[in-house]
Amino acid sequence: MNHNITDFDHSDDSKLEGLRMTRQRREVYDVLMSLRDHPTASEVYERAKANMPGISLATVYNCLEALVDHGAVRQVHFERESSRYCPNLTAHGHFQDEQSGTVIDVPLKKGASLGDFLDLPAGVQVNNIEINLTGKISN
Amino acid sequence: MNHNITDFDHSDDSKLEGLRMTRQRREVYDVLMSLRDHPTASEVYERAKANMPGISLATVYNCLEALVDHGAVRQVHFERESSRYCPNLTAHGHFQDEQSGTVIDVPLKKGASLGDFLDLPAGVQVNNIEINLTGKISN
DNA sequence: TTGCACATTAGAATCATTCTAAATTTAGGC
DNA sequence: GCCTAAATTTAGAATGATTCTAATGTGCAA
Repeated sequence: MNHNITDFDHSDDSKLEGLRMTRQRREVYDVLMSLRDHPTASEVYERAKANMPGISLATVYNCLEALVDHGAVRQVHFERESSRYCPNLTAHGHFQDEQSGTVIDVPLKKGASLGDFLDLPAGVQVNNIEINLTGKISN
Repeated sequence: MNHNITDFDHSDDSKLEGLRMTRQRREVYDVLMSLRDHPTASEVYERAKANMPGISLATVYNCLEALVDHGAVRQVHFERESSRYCPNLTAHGHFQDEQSGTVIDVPLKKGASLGDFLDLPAGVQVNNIEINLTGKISN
């Protein structure tokens, strides 16, 4: 097979089209795609350093911002904790376990739409939605 | 009538029962109840100083935390902006206008419940929900 | 291949919030 | 009403995530 350490499944790079690509942006995006566990910028930085020791925290922030602005990645915010990053672009919310801080995706039910449960005032154009739940996992 | 400057409509203080009351907590709560416009801690501080010039910003933070912990007031978070405070305890979300930053309440439709639109994993106990929309107001 | 607009970088700066420790106040029991 | 313990207030320092700055490096269209 002859794989080496730089091999990576870049199968769904369509989200990156039109974004000027740099080694750092590639690495940051790959970090997010490989675990999909809502890391903070610092956590992305720690992981990215494994493959790219010279990358800086400022660059990780810049790359994450570029990916978010490009629509390839979404930010998740609980309270005023560090921003977390999520490469799942389908409609979904998030749940954070109060004990561990772990964040998981919560899919929207098929066919559900905002207007079904929210009384939106006339004339508002919604560009972004965050649905964030916190609580405990019982068992 | 013999009213004076300290008079205020304390009609719905039931939310404060069981919370140790101080002049500062009273003032902070009254500030939130009188405009109900989702001010930040600094904005609450500015308004509170009108009636209570000596109050400190640290105290405003402490009072807001006490009110939140007591369940008399809720926090609202957009991105990593300053926390905002909302005395509306009914089930509702928030909409922020991208231009002005203004935040308004968005009521949940009567009878709507979480399980209607979210595929919650088994065994999660939800203690808090934030539904935050951002966008533009067209007209 | 080249030019240059855009990216990366280290370190400083920012800013909301929390912490610290001393002075003050609340609420309950007498 | 007065006393006391425990909780609260306060100014200022500390924290920590993020953004800014300005110098250096690089992707990519022509």
